[in-house]
Amino acid sequence: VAATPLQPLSDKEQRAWRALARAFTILPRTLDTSLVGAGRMSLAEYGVLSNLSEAPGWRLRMSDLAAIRNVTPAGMTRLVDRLVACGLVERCKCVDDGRGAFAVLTEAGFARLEEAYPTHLESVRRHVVDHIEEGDLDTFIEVMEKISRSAEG
Amino acid sequence: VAATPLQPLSDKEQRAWRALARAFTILPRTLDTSLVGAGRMSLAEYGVLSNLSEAPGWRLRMSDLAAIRNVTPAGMTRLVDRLVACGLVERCKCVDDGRGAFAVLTEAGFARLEEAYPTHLESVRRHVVDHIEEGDLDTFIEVMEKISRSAEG
DNA sequence: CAAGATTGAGCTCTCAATCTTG
DNA sequence: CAAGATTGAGAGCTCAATCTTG
Repeated sequence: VAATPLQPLSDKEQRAWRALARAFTILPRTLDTSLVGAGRMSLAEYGVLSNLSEAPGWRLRMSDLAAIRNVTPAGMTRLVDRLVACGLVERCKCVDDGRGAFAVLTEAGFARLEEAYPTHLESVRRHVVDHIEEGDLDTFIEVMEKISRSAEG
Repeated sequence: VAATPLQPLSDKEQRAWRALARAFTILPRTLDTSLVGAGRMSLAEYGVLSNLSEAPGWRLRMSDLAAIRNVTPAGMTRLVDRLVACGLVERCKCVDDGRGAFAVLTEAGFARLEEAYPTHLESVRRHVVDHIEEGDLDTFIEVMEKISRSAEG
């Protein structure tokens, strides 16, 4: 079997790719804006607080946090710097491993998360989830997870 | 009829949203990296060259270009600055309207676009289009276009 | 030396202000 | 004054280099 030559995208494929690219550009900005209004924080900051709130002890290692949120270690250092400056997160040296550091959610951070949550949830529903039919959810999940895995491989 | 109280996301909805968010973070970086390798330009720069190559006279107004690519006018000015510095685009004053300016694709810009095209196409196929079943394309397009329209409304 | 975290330098975007033309 | 484009200032990320600990 010969190698397949590179096929240009069909009309539908083209349209699918462009729609995805457009959503990639616009949606994060829209969600970010609504979050800035609702909770005085960015989408990236909300994500960190959200992951911390779900972690045991409200704490995660910097490196784990960076991996979960798909930013570089340097980027996570700066992000947590800002959250610390706002009093929403505290840094805590790791006892087991002197090289490590934890980011720990504060009460103020949890309160801020709760404050932002309803508006953020409403945004995600209105701009994303509400546009996916119940019956298409499984397919949507499968496609998006495949895309993610493929892109990070 | 009473207002619907805000429902938390179901497990599937949660998973769909997280998969989308993850793809949004990772995919642009992956495509950008492959494009930097293939054509010595960013994904944003490729997009501009691509739109110019499809436009009559290989030219578009700065404001139209900014709208098409969903960046601010200021952002488009900087982006085109870079492309002009590389010789891939030229600026051209608008005759009809002295306030306006065109960005015009150069021969070198078109050549660079052709150079980058195969690798970019391969990336888009491999990381995006290949993960969508033929029969799911219409639904995918519909969902993504709805999300885009909703987010920009 | 390797790993975790941070710091320095630089890039690319944004918002707000400005310049020019209608 | 309104619209199109640019410029100044600043935010937030990246890569590469550094510091500290295992």
